[in-house]
Amino acid sequence: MEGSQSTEMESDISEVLKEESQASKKRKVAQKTVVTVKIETNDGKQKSDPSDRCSWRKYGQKPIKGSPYPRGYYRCSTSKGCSAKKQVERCRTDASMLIITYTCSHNHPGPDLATTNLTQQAKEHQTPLPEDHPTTPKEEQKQEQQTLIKVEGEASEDHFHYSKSPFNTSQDITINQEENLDLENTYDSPSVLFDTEPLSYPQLMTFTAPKSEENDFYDELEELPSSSFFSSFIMSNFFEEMILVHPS
DNA sequence: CGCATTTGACCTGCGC
DNA sequence: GCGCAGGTCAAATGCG
Repeated sequence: MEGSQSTEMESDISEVLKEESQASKKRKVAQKTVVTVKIETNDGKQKSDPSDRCSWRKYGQKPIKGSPYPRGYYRCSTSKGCSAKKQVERCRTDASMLIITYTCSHNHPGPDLATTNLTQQAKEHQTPLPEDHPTTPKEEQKQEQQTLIKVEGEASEDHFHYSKSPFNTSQDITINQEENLDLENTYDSPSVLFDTEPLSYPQLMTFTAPKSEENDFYDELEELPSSSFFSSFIMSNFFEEMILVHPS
């Protein structure tokens, strides 16, 4: 099934890349949103943000030069034609930090995050979501994990300094958006967006949670799921910072 | 039975 | 032009 899918996907990507490549031909030109999340050691109850109903399917993993941890490649499986992708890797300097890079945007209408989020949240709090770790039960032991993305820096000024400033000096959480956010098809879910966030992480936040991932990168690296802003508010266990980094 | 994950190979792009 | 690294695809395997 992937055969035909690939074709479609390629087309999709091609288009996206094409547009993005206009600026440069580099393959990494596609609009990328980098989010750095801190991995907290949880009881192991929740691994990924349930709020994120977007499912991510892992399609590859590669060791990155210069980094002791491999990078995992995920593609949005919510919709067949969705070209949204994300790369998850651990920070080489801080193993407790996860660097998630989102590429492309979803082309499918996102579920009502606002509605679903709330609903799901309620459920999640009470029961472990099925999507939590749907796949690899073996990894349930992985305790470290979960991180929520906090959207509003002001919300927790206590611990974080969200700086709207572009460059992040902090290693906590960083959102790096490359290219001008020309998200062609980003989710239009303003409701989920944070009011403070003007533009930027629209897509990113919309889909930040991989649902199924627990495979640890090899033996020490575990993937991190993602997070949703909504949940983050609720779960204050984790902290996260998002800084908009200007591409320059 | 179907879907997701895992792993190796292949392809593309970039730097030297 | 060659080599290296990153990124993606495709087949196999495992689990639900």
